Order: sequence, then C-alpha cells, then structure tokens
Amino acid sequence: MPELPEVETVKNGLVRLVQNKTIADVDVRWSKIVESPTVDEFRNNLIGQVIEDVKRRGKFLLFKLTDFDLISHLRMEGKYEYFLENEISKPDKHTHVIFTFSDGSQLHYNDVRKFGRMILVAKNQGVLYKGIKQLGPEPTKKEFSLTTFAKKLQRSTSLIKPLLLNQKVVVGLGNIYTDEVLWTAKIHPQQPASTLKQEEVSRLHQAIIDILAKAVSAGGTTVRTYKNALGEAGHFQLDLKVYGKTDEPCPRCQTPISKIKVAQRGTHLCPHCQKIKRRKLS
DNA sequence: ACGTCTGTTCTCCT
DNA sequence: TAGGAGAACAGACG
Repeated sequence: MPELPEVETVKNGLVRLVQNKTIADVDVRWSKIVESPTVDEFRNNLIGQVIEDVKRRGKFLLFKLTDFDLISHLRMEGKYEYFLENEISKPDKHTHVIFTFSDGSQLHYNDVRKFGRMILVAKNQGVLYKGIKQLGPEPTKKEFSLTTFAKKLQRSTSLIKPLLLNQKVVVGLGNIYTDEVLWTAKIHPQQPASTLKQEEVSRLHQAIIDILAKAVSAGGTTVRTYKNALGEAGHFQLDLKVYGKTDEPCPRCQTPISKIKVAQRGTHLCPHCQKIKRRKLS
C-alpha cells in the first residue's frame, strides 16, 4: 500500500491512538511478520513497554518504546487498526499481530499479502537497522539537496524511474508518486538519469518535494485498499494526473495517457509531454 | 479457469 | 558495485 504520505498519515494516527499506552500482551499469529528477534523474544521484550512516541523514516514506522525501538514496514498492504476495549473485533485470517494494551484496547496489524515486517532492536538503534541505514534523504527542502541529487543522477547508469523507486537517492516515492512527479517535471520514465539537463533535474527535485508534501496534507492516496490507522481513506487520488488514468486526457495537453512497463512496474505517462530525449550518456 | 495486475523491498546473480 | 530478475503472498479482474 503505502508510500511516504500514507506512512506519514498512519504514523500521525498511531501517535493519537497509542502514544503512552503500555503493552500488556502480544499475539503473533503469522510468525514471518517478525523478522527478528525470535517470536518468543519479540513478545517477551515487548510486554511491559510503553509506546513513548511513533516516528517515520522513509516508508518505515519506528515505535519508540521504553527500552526498545520497534521497526515496522507495511510493504504493499499492511494496515494498523485500533480498537477500544468495548469494541474489539475478532481477528480475521489477515490479522497477523495483536498488541493488547493495559487499558484493554488493542492494536491489530493486518496484511493481506503478508509482505510487511517488524523488527525489534535495542533502544535508539532503529536508525542502524540495515534497511533504514541505507536510506537517502527525506524529500524536504531542508534535507534533500539539489546539488547532491544532480550528482547522483549524473553518475547513475539507471533509467530515471527505477532510480527514483530505489530509496537510496531520496526516500518516499513509490509507483504512484513517481509517475506523478515525472509527469509534473515533463520527464519520460525511461530517460537515462545521467542525461537529464540541469533544468530538468531542478524541476524534478522541486516536484518531488511539492507533490509528497501535498499528498501528506491530503492524508495520502487511496486507489485500492489503503486506510490510515483511524480507518479513513486519503484523498490525494483527486489530485492524481496520470496514475491510473490510462486513456484519459492529459490535464496539460489532452493527449490520452498511455501505460507502459518500466522495470516491471506499470507506468503511466503522457506521450506528448514526456518524450525520451536522445542525448549522449556522459 | 487462468493469466495478469496490484501502493515494496530484499536476495541473488551477472 | 550497480542494477535487473525473481521472490515473498493473496486476491481481484476479465
């Protein structure tokens, strides 16, 4: 499900719902969700811990506990759902982890495709976890330097779309926002990254910052099943220009949006606004 | 009924 | 070391 704006929205919901709650019990119903340590240690270490805060880094959630960091990645379809004691619903076959708090309320982790993962590490060691350590900057004006971005594009042999999906250059983009950002910057997804002109790099950089920020304000995008921790859909889907708009007119030039495959991912673009420019690879 | 599609990222291989 | 293919899994759709 989630790219950065959706994870940010889930994080904000979790802060409202479970901050300062004490974990009284943990039921792991699908053990592969817990990557490490063992399920027994995971459970034993979590019991008695207070959720002091919930943070986000890239698409990772970071629960800051009394003595541990709990890392959670939702991958494609992971969801958190919170229940007060008097309205707890029965777990279904997609409920893989249940946290019960000392006030009787529960937080369920649901994941139809079972791709999501949780990792429990020592306090403040979350940032050292491999998947987090290798992440690029957050897509904000403050963290995301245009000159560093330009240099990384220059040195890459990759096409621009797969490069943006790889979280090492900048975090937060997934398949939806990558298509949106490239349309906004008028760049073809299959343009080799090293052939972008300075002006294009600059437009792309700005589009990444702007679109992700706007999508956060809109509470994320719901195109299929995404819901935040409060069970609410996002509404950035109303602002999508190309994702899921195959054969609909481009909002800029009315040319029908086409859908192609790039790096095995469905990719939407305007064939008029986004043309591959034949340039020397430098 | 079956092949294809789906919001992610990790591992393996060249 | 970078980057492409395949894997992990389940369900919806035509």
